[in-house]
Amino acid sequence: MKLLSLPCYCATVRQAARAVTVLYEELLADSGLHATQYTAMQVLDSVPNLTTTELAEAIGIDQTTATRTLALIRKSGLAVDTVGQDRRQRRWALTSKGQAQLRKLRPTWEAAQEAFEKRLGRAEAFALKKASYVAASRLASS
Amino acid sequence: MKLLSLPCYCATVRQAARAVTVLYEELLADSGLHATQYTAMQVLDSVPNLTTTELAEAIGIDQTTATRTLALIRKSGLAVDTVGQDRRQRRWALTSKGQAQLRKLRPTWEAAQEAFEKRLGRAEAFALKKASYVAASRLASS
DNA sequence: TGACAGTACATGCATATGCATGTAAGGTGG
DNA sequence: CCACCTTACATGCATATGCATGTACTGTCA
Repeated sequence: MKLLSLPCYCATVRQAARAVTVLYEELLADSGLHATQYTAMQVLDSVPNLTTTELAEAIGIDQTTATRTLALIRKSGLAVDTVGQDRRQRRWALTSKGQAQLRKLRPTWEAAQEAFEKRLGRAEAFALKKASYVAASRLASS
Repeated sequence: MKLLSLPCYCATVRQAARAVTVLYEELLADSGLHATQYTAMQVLDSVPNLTTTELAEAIGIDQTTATRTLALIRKSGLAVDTVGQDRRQRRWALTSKGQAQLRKLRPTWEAAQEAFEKRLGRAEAFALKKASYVAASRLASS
């Protein structure tokens, strides 16, 4: 049975997310990182010292999901959290090991990006990314 | 912190999938069904007597995920499986309770579809759905 | 300063997801 | 008919996901 084209927006976007995730995780497999973890690390690298909640909002996941994802990254020694002035907050930063890991995986990630573009065509790939971001943004403000 | 626009195709499509799922599950909450379960039921309704693996392929999920999702639907009395001629196969069908549930939820689902279109605009919404399906299809053939 | 509302993170629970693997059944070549 | 390979589904494991809720800390107002 082939993949069905479904009328439901939710079901269809989820189909795409699963398929894209499988592609990226195939390539990330050796690193031991999952897609979500890699994403969190990319964000921590470009915007250091985020709190748990800020990271969650940046990525668009629940705060409780962020807590657990960050805990896994910390357990692997790739990031650390420090208690902020407001002692309820945890501010996150990559460790040097985490930064090294990210540098090392950069070509892998780029290969995944290119593989994706190759399958879809660059324009179509970019259109999907843009539409996805717009959708996520608009829906986030509910 | 606002939702970030990320360069990663994977991260961005996942952002969208999470956001869309939250919208749909808000509306489905009373029914006790999750988005994936509702999707499976829609597919079983339109294409009866699928096997577990066929349903998985139709939706674009792993066979093992389908097994568990179908088990939940069965536990709720909304679908039943019968052993096929090939006794390894399970063929699935909605129960009358499942059909009734689906009919009852139809307006809810339509409201979710319309809410999504209202946030994005119909053209943008449709473009996202189409691009998502194309992506999922192209990637599935890996 | 002390009660209270609000905020930030953590945890219990249930489902979603996929991989590796196990088990049962079908198919095939000898 | 049997050994072997393949196929269909199930299960163990780990992470992803979000909701409800708990805990600790902050800020405010009387």
